[in-house]
Amino acid sequence: MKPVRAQGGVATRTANKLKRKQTILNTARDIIATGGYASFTLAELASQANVTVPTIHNLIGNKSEVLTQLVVDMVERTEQVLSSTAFKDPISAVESFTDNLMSLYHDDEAFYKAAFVIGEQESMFEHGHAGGIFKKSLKLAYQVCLDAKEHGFLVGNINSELLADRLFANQRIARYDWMHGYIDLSEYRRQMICGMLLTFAADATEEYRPVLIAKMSTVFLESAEQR
Amino acid sequence: MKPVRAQGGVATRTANKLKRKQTILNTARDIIATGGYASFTLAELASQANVTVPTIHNLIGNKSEVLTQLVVDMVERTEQVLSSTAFKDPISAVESFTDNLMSLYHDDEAFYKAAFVIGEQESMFEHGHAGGIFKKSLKLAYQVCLDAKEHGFLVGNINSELLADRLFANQRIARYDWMHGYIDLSEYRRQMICGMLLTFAADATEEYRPVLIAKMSTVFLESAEQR
DNA sequence: TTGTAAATTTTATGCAACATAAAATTTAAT
DNA sequence: ATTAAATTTTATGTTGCATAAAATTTACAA
Repeated sequence: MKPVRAQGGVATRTANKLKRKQTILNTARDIIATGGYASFTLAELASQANVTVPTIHNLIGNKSEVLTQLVVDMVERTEQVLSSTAFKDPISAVESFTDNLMSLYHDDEAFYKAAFVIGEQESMFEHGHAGGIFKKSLKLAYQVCLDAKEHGFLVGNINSELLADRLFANQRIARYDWMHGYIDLSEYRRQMICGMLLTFAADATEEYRPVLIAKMSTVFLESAEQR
Repeated sequence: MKPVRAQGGVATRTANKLKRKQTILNTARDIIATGGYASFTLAELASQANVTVPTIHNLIGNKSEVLTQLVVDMVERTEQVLSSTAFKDPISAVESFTDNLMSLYHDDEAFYKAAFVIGEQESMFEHGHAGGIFKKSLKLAYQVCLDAKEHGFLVGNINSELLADRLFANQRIARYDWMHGYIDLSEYRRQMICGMLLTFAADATEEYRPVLIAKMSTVFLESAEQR
């Protein structure tokens, strides 16, 4: 009977494997950012990453799994932006939230756009999914509503859950138009701000509503100018 | 020199061609409604329509053109709903508009859902497109805003174009969630109504806002019950 | 009726993209 | 240097879209 051989270089191999995997994913990201989602094929990825197609299957998985990895990366970065918001008043909450998002997407716009399209196509944004970005965003919106009521900006005639739903919806539709190429990043910003401020306006106090509307009009007219 | 032959049966052929074309498109519709968009391949379509793939190419065109035809049909039907709205007050305008849409989609829900996804994928909803359904819808929303102001439901502090934009956006995001399978038709209805009423509420008169909010709450609570 | 030119459908084939089994090669520890 | 395991590649299969060229059908006219 042969003596049991000590475990052969497993740790080292695993580390290397991870590095190669990351290289392939970075290449994938580049391809999408440069040539768009349509130009992304496994053959192209293999070629640019200096491997063959079966290697990609071995290290990461099928095409869908490669894409999923990219979207997961993107969602993680977006979630960090979500969590870094401190409340003062609705207007500055909306503005700082928006600007954080914009500066993130600005760095690599083509990739982020594509990643959202892919995520949608791969059904990664299911509303029901408890740990999903959807639920988290909605919860955050709800908290902002409570804060706004607490600080006396809202009267509270409208159910906070309903308000949070609408806040979130108005944010999403702007992103939707951006990711499908209907509007650019600056228009995305304006529509998102207007949509959210208008939502607050529906339940604002008599004194605060004009402030919201004034701000909204300013942002809206900025966009009219550009056209 | 041969005598010029009279035109051979062109009219008859053209008529038959159109009929066969329609048969294929109906079959396509059935396939999508039954098995979903993913199950739609040219081979499957050819098989179910009792022709071969090249016949489809000859009569209609490539896959993209087949899909485009389906979406055009769908958009035409949707546009008829859009145009059949008479204004009395914001609440009934929103309700009748919504219910018209719902009854249309209810008949063949799976198909309509898929058609919207396809239209999006085939970039058929470009915002810029002048004759497009997008511009038409926005114009309609704008008209409703003017009517509402004229009838004294709105005070007019918010720019009507901005309001129309938001009205339309709130309608679209609900449709978006429905067509991607996140919500069902009745939830679509509720979100659409709530979103549009809340938009009106932001610019409503002191007397009318509570009416809007009350209606909104009723609709919103209906949805909470069901969950 | 029957012949005929045009229209239409089908057969046969190519191409691109994803996927994987099995062979060849590389790797890291001994 | 050896070796067993891990990894990569070669070779091949499958599916779906597309089209050229051959075979068939069609509607009219004589």
